[in-house]
Amino acid sequence: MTREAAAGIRCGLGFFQGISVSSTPARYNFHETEARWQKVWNERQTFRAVMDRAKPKYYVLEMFPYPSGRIHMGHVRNYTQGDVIARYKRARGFNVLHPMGWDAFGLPAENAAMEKKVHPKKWTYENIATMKAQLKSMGLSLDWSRELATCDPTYYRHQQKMFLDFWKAGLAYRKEAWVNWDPVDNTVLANEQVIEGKGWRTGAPVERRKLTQWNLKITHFADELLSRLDTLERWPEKVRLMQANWIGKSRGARVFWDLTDASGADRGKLEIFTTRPDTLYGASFAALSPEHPIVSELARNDPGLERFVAECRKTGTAAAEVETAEKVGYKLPLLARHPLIPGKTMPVYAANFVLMEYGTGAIFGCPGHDERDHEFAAKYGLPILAVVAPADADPNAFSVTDAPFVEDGVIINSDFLNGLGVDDAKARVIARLEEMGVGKGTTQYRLRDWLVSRQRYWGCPIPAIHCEGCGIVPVPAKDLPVQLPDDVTFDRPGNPLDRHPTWKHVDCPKCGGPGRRETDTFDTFIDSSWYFDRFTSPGLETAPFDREENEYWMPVDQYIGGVEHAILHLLYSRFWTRAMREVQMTSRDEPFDGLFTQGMVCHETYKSSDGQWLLPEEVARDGAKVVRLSDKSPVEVGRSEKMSKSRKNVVDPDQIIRDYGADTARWFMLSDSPPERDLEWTEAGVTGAWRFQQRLFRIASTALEQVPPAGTPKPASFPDTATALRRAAHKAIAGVSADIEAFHFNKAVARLYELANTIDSVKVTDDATKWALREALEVFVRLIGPMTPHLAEELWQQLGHRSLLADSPWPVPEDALLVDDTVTVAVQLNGKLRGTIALPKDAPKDVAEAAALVLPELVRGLDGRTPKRVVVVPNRIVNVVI
RNA sequence: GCGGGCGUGGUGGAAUUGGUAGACACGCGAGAUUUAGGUUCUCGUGCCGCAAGGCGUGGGGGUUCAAGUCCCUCCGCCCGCACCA
Repeated sequence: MTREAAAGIRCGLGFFQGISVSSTPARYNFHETEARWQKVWNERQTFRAVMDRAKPKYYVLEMFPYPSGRIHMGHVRNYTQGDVIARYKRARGFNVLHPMGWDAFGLPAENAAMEKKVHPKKWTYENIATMKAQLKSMGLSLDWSRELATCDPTYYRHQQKMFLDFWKAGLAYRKEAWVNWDPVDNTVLANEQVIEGKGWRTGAPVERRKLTQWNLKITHFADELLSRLDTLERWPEKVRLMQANWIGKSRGARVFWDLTDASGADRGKLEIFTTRPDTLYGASFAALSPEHPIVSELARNDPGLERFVAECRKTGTAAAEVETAEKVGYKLPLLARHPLIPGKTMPVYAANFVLMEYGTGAIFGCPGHDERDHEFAAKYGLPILAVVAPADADPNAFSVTDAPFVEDGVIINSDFLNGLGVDDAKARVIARLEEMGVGKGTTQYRLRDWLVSRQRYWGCPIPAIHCEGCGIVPVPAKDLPVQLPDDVTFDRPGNPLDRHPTWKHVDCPKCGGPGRRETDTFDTFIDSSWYFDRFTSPGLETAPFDREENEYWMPVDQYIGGVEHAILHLLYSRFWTRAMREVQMTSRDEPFDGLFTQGMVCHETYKSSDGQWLLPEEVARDGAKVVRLSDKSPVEVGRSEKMSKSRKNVVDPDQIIRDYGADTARWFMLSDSPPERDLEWTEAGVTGAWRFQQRLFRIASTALEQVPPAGTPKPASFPDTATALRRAAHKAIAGVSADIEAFHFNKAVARLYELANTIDSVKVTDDATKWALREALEVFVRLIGPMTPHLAEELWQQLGHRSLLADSPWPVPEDALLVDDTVTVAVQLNGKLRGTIALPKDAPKDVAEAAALVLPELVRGLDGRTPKRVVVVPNRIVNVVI
């Protein structure tokens, strides 16, 4: 139909003129058109970005995809939004960088290797090829010359080098610690990757293991990562809050307690952390984590304690378990001396509710003013002392019985603190502890260092060598990259690198003796912590990036992706940038200036009568009911949820693009739902978007018959209908521009519908109106350019332009056309609408009042009564009060 | 439990600073053309009422000439964190 369509366009003017009722306008052939423009953009390298200091730069980036096999609707939504911004900024005169790459390391490739007997590398690169073709079919304005894949040694060699630099700078270290072990993926996980006690990928409850692992010192930047959040003004408040909570800064004190055994012999010191040093006089016990070194030591000679510790380890950390788990303790053969009350000692327990990871792994218990301590004290019959009383309570009579008092109040029963408020008491007691040398004020963070070792094959090798004599030795820079071996087997669980016959056996770079390569690989979140920097100089061999290029393009001006990365990827990237700053690779603090988190793409779910999930294409509406296509059996329709393979509520983007075209898919993604909210994918919505594309083509084709050629001089004056059309067009420019800037794509779409309706309904009578019609059409085509670029480019050509729309500037509205000279003013009686009146813009108040008072609807409502008062808001409202 | 968000027609959603609630779209209803390639066009469409009019933004209360918008209170849903001392 290529030839027919072209012919239809050429002779269209004559063909459609004086349309006989029976003629059907040619349909818009999106297949042919979309492919044609994609080819043109590609051949002309339209979207290739080149550093140019004469122009302001704009770096638009969408979170790069994991090459899982095929793109999904979430990608389509994400990349459509980014493309609107990229094309818009380009038209606004910015030098736009809009690159794409692949987050290509990760476990699914190894799982595929095990299940399908295909090498992870082959699987990954085949997926990349498929997905690249899919992305290309969307018509995105990407600079493909900068494409990268994180599994490429030319990428990860720089990552290894940076790691060595960080190591040298003290930002990377090995530590033995209790770690989260995912029993399904057979690897450790970072804290951020444990969601409600379960592995982020597998959903399997994590186990606790004690292992020596690589860590990156993210806590070194804890305070800065927190305080700089305030300056990220173009980030969603929600994400900043989530990061702040994750970092979890609290002010408090570390307090040292002397330990003795029953006979009073010295047994060392116990360090605890508390945010409530003001309640120190209410202490009645101390409790240690079952993983605390003191407990481990005692357990060696105490089988009962050993059993208790083992029992605690079994209890998961999942929310449900934690809530129901009873607080239990094991009394240790120790006593703790109160640091402020001479002669006072208290019992010491190992307790299941004390976490080794937070603070010092030890607490003092104050049952009067802490829920958990209260529960524990009640169970073990420990004293409950009241040391804070409500401001209005009698300090001599106040006591705590059934429930702890956790609110603000006045300190009682606490020696020199009595009568103080909680905050004052904290300051005073910290000062006293410091004077006495038994404690100090500190800041505690919830954030823990980033554990980056993974016991997996398909990841970036950690460039380190174990030597019996020299310990752990860095791989010399000249030997980088440490490449993954290709010849590996996946016939058994575990890390293939570990059992490779030769790979790990190397000489120690220091002593030349026999050494062993580190067989752990990096967490793939490292790969994605700097890829945006690499995009600024993708081919460079000598360094991760060229400093000059990097400083021109970075930071990312607009980053777009899912909110699920609010903590993980976004926090790690902020850390990595600071680590690079620490080793003088950059002077920047923050990688992402603006962040937008898009909502998910959802769809109804369908279940057959036998409980099987069904694909949307397997069901159909039959009147009010939904039935299975194969046998017409009834289908249970579930609520709309995020598209997922497990629930089968997925729609394949490829099929949509094939059936309706990329522009339709893009248009629908932008319509209706605000981009930050979830979008419900519906068949009706897609066909609606499709019909609009067809209608636009028809409107434009019809209008084209009437408009003067491009470049026709602007008439000296316009009749009212033409001015109205011009106003509509110029208001649309201003409105759509503001909407795109503010990420209100759904509103921009609504405005474009309005302009289309206006253009469609205009009656052309004279040359001036014809000129205005061309103007409106040109405006329209340019405004839809970022959203439906193929259709826009096609219509742009039909309007007689030789240049590409993609290279054309954004239209500029005429200020005079943005304001109306008459306004509709609402007339109210006691705040209730009675009618409207038309007034000249900025009419004086008395004119407005006079006009309102003769409005028949108002007169009827007044019913002869005299107004008490008339409120006039110019250009808006006249409210008559009786 | 802590932190945050949201609640508007049959549906998705509009509504700068308090100033005509429901833009735009879907759906639905009526009509017209064509009758089939996923048609197109016109009109209507918050609720009650024949109408005048009344009632309407989760419920209740308040401030104001005027409240979806501000304040108080209650209810519901969603997200994040969670035995963090």
